[in-house]
Amino acid sequence: MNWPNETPSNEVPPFLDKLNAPQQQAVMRSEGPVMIIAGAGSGKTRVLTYRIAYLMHKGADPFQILSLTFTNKAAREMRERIEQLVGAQARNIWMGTFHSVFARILRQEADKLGYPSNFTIYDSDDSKSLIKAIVKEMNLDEKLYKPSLVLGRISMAKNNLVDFKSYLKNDEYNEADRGSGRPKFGEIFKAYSERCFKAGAMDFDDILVNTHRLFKEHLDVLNRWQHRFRYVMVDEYQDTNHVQYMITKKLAAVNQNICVVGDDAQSIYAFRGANIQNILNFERDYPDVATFKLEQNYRSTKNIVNAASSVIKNNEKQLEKSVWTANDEGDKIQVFRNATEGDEGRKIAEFIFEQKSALHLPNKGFAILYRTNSQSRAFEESLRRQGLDYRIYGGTGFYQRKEIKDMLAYLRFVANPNDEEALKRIINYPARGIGDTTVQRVTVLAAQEGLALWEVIKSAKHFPEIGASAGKVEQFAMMIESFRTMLETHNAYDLAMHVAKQGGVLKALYEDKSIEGMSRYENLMELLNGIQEFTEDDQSDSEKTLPVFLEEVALYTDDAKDKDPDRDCISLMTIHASKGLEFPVVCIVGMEENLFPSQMALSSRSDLEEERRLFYVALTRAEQKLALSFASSRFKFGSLLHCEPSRFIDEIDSQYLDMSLASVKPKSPFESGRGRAGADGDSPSKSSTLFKKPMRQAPLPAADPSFVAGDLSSLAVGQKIQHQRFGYGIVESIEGNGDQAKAVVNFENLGPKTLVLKFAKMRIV
DNA sequence: TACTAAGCTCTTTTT
DNA sequence: GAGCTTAGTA
Repeated sequence: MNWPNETPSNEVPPFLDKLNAPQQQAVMRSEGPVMIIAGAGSGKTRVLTYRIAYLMHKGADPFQILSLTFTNKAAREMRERIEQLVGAQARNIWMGTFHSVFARILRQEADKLGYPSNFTIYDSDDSKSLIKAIVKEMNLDEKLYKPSLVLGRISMAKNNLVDFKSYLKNDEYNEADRGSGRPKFGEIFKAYSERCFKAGAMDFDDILVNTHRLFKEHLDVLNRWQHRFRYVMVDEYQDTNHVQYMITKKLAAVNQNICVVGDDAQSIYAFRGANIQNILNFERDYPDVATFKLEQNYRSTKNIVNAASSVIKNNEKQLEKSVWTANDEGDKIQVFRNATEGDEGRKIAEFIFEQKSALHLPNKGFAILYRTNSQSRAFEESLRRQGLDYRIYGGTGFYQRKEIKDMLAYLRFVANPNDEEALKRIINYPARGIGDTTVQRVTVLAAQEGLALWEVIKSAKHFPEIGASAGKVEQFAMMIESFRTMLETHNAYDLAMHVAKQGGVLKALYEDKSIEGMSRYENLMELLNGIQEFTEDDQSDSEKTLPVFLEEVALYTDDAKDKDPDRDCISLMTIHASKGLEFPVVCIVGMEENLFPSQMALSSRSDLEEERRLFYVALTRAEQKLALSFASSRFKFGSLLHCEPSRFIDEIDSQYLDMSLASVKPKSPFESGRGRAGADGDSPSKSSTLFKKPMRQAPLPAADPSFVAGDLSSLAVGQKIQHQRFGYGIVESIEGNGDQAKAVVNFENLGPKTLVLKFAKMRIV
């Protein structure tokens, strides 16, 4: 088919000058289905932003453009770039994550699905807490039905558009659940779905599932949105899961103006249901598709691009595409070996410090990427000591803090009195004499009588089952009721302030004069400031309601409030969070087998391939310089683990690596050089299989022999010991045996303490 | 019912 | 090293 709007290449508008030929073609194919396969660093975001600018240049109304991304960071980045290109009009483009865009739509259409328009969004903590409660109520084994496990299974089902009814009827699922000894999954799924619905709450997956249901069951609604969005664009299409795929397909069904951009080599979200097939099948779904391949990398040196390719070629499944660059050769990738994570932190801080002056780069030019959020600590410490400013993205953010969640729970409950999870948080915080037993009775009662939670609470005195605390419950209800009357008359900030004061949260935190207490108080004030800013934002009034704020908060889990976005600092984040970003210098740390690739990925080939793609993503973030580092040993759960270097280091073609600092023999993790870390014979050979045999087969030294290991036979009353955490002390008594014995130790600083002795926690001095 | 101390159990990534 | 649970005390 010929699309009428196709512009001949000689009519390239001047603002597209900066793009290369394939980029221009992709941008200018404005009508009809378009697939852009874009290698790492090939200007993918650039093409998307220019494409939007081009659409507007050709007369499209920004309101008609929908642009979907996966992370908030990517959405923000995109919005900024477009604003630079087209100015303030960019604000009118529908742009955001799948979740935020569809939550916004659902907010308007919720009644059609039987939800209140002020529905709550449950984050995974809420979901897990609810599941935990259900498992308990059903008298199931809490060890067997771990909340995260159950939620994972439910999530997987939902992402494949399987609701609890079809789940219960599906022999395959039931078979599998029986096989794994967890036959009750389906029933938990059912209870969970029903409780969420009753609470007027959607979890993350429900936002997508319900959008799909809305479009499927209400064709008039679908039709409206189909015409509303004349142009649909999806970034990181390789990361879409089935429900996201179905929704975009429906939305684009009328105009067929769908443009997807992706790179199969960067698919790193299979764990949440992403399906690479979506990108592989795009051509089948849209036979008229115009496909463009962007293969020239503008970001990185030859060395980096080649090294990354040498890694990814180990994966079996790939689209045909070869990324290349015209950039300089560049430096080899530096590999560092360190004794412990502490040493690793110091090494990386030093490295950054040196490179800053060598390359004349600001802090902003550096990123430290790791596999798991918990790895950030060692680097925070060393950077602080080195006097380098840094910022951590993701992890336990501002909105995850207890005091913030408590306050938000108040607001949530005011907005939606059926929000069971919010109620659980606040009914006895600050303590008002309503204990667990009472709460339990209320929930059970509501379920038995088929009443809304709120109804039971409001007239608690009428239910003798509730017992002695019924009066207090009613009092609590009256307080909430008084807050509720303010919903219509007051803006979000005034309401929040009032709730904070009257609810007693402000007072409780103010009175806590411990250091943590004071910081909690500050955090609460910061939240209130945030609400004030939100209220004063120049949006229309209807956008400033409490439910809208709560939604923003629930879906914006990114980095908390950024007081100073222009601060010059080093970026610390997980590799997942780094997707779409680029930095002159990148340090990939914790390059250890079992950590990266993650231990859990080792058993299946496809999981391992995803880890490898993750490594590929990390490598291709770097523009000029790349460092890989690993620790030979690492502390975990208080004990010392010995680590092997990641297999991924071996997979990089050796010509791209500089191993000179990988062979440095690490010192013993415990000062004084008494240990034997870096066992003899592990000095690296010169070949590309540098680490293979020597280090993997003779990994690390057993623990220092002077440490108490397993049984306590070597420990005696009167001995002086050094405990990892508590320092020096004298053993006063020992009882028990094996690896779980109790001892009373009189510590120099703390006095006598009873300890359960475990491997490697202490040693005889 | 509220608070504290001690003990136990964890391993991943995001919305 | 954190978050949760349990046991014990006020």
